[in-house]
Amino acid sequence: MATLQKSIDKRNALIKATIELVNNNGFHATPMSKIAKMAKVSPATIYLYFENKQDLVNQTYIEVKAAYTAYAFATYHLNMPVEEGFETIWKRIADFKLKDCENAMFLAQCDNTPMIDEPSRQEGIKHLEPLLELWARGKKEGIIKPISDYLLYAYAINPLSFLMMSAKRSAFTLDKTHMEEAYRAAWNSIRVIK
Amino acid sequence: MATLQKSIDKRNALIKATIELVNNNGFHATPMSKIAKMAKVSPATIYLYFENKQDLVNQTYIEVKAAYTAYAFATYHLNMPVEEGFETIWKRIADFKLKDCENAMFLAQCDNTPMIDEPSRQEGIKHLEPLLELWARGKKEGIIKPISDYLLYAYAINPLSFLMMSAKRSAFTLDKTHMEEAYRAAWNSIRVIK
Amino acid sequence: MATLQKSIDKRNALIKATIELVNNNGFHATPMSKIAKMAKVSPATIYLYFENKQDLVNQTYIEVKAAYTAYAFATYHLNMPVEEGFETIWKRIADFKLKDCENAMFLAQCDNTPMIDEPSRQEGIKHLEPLLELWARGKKEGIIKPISDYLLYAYAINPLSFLMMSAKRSAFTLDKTHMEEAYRAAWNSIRVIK
Amino acid sequence: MATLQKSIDKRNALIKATIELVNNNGFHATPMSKIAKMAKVSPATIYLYFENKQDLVNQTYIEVKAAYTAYAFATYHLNMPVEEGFETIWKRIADFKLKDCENAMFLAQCDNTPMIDEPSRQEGIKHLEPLLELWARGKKEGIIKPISDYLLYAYAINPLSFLMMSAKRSAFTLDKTHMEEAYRAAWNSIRVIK
DNA sequence: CATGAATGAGGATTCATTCAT
DNA sequence: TATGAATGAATCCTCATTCAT
Repeated sequence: MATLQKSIDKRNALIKATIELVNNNGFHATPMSKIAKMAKVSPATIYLYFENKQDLVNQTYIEVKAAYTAYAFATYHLNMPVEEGFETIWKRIADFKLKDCENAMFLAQCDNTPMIDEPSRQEGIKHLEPLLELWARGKKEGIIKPISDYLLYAYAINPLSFLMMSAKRSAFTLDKTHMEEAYRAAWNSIRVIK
Repeated sequence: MATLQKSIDKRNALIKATIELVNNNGFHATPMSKIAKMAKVSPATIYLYFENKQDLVNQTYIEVKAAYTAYAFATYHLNMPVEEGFETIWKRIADFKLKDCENAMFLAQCDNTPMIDEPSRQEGIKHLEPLLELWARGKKEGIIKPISDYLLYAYAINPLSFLMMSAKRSAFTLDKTHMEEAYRAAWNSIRVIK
Repeated sequence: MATLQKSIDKRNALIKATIELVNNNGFHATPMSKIAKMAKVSPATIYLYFENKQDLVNQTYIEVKAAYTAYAFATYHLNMPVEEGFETIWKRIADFKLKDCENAMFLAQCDNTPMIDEPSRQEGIKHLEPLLELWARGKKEGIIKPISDYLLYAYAINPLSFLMMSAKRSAFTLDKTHMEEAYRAAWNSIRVIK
Repeated sequence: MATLQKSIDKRNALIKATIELVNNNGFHATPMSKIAKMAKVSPATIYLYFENKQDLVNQTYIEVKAAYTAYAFATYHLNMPVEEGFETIWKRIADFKLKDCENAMFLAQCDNTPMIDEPSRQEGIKHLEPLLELWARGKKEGIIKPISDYLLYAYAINPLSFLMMSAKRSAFTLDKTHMEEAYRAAWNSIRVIK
């Protein structure tokens, strides 16, 4: 028991350190030794939990992505009307990006970099299924525009990443009002306007 | 002069090689030696044109960003009505991302990574001025929503980067129809809807 | 005792694993962890039976060498005539190299490498005494050439190692006929030819 | 000129260092850093001349083997009678093992270890052709026993390696007399005895 | 006795950068 | 200006060995 818990703790510490360091320096500029040090572990210990550096980021990515989608869909129900469903999911995602900024930034960096290998990337995408189904329903009901899911994602969801990065970097702050405005923009970009 | 031209050629070859290699491998996974080899130049020669690796990417970034904005605003005139002006700029940007994919991808990677230093990043942003002015005008005229430029950018422009990356990676293709749909989504997300 | 037997089994398993792995990869390319895994034992357990890696190979060497000489002299009697005695021993040695190939190869590698420490090497040589005595007798009787034992060994015994290694590596096969020819060559190289 | 010579010198220094260190410690116990230090070169410099550690030993092996066989056959002529030819070659080989002890020991260790990869090993064997041809001639003329070349080599040539190693290790000295005796043993083991 | 987890020291290799020419 | 050779400082990873249980 105690020893199993300690193992889990160590793994978590490693993943957390990876996120923080990669966020600040990028994948290749964060040596294993620093990750080890931040996780208060010997460099060699990393290799008890992960095959190599690539595996470490891959697994970190998958884990964070899973947490992200779990959070995103936690309050969503299949029987919600389309618009309510979308708003529910969108606001949870926005919430995640605001509150779990470290993790969100890590995902953003992973998604725009040849840092994660293809299989892990695919693995990460799988969890988005409920959103795609909601959109399919919305299209059938004539509420959502009948366009590619890539387009819907590009306009409805992805801008949040940009806003979060901007908030991190510049003076722009992502407050409640901005969020409401962002939501309107997102919804308007994908709904059918009569 | 022949020798001046040769110098410019070399510099350009280096910048081109940097873009291609960083696109495929990321900043830290592209050694100076490879850049030199691809540019058909000795590693030492790089240091005649650039202070160090960081300086090389910074300058590459600024140069590409300048080319990008020059292209974006080439057909835009200050006396265009707001909507026409936006459409003009938007379509040029879209065009750039489609046709000058290498450069566009490089910018996307730079913008989502701690790879470029802050001063160069600021330098790159400066060139967007005309777009911001257009938006200011649009807001005054009640055509564009009175919200932060960050939000406008996030919904009107940034999705194009996501679409381009998706097109590069997956089976999604960014054809004429998609572009038109994307434009509608972009415009709808920022215009005032009565 | 059941537990004593289990201890002996473990020790033997470790020695066997050492031989097999060192044969295939060499001393320094066989990690303790692999030895442990092959012996179905924890790495830490090795240190209950052996002081360290060097001690493990040393003891393995001595043990195999002892088994080798025991086999070599098993059918030899002190009252045999010199030639018969030599043939008896030689054929047993040849037999060992053919049938107990793994062990024989291990010895060959030890004998040509700075892998075993000097004391253990000396320990291994001790067991050859009966052969040296036979040669002494043969010299006295004018049957064996009056030359250094090193020379006798080099020509009478050592070639078998080379033949075995060749058989392992190349297409050469060490069959009955070859063995008979080898014996003639061995005997002719050390006997007094009138 | 001068710079080419310096390159050659460095390569030679590296090869020499490799031989000496591998002789004393074995392949896996000689770090590249030590080789570099002994050759008075930075570790990174090794990789300008050799692809990796394996390539370094392989090339060292091939080079030494070539020098060895060149020396062995330097005074041999195809029109020599078989026995004279054999004696000529044998004595040159013996001479090499005595005088160029470092190199000879290196070869011995390579030949009894999984240290050299198969292609390089084959490359090394090629140079022995003249000896095999001599033996073929000897067999045809009824002077050399009609047995496998492996057997001939095992008894005529290989014992010299054992003697050399013994001389290096123990109190045994390989003087002129011993050499003469060794030659007699070698010749007797392969010639047809009427 | 036995173990699996943990580790520090060290090894092969790479790379940004410099230097002699 | 241009270069190829050279390098010291890292970096990833392995491994003999130890320790808590």
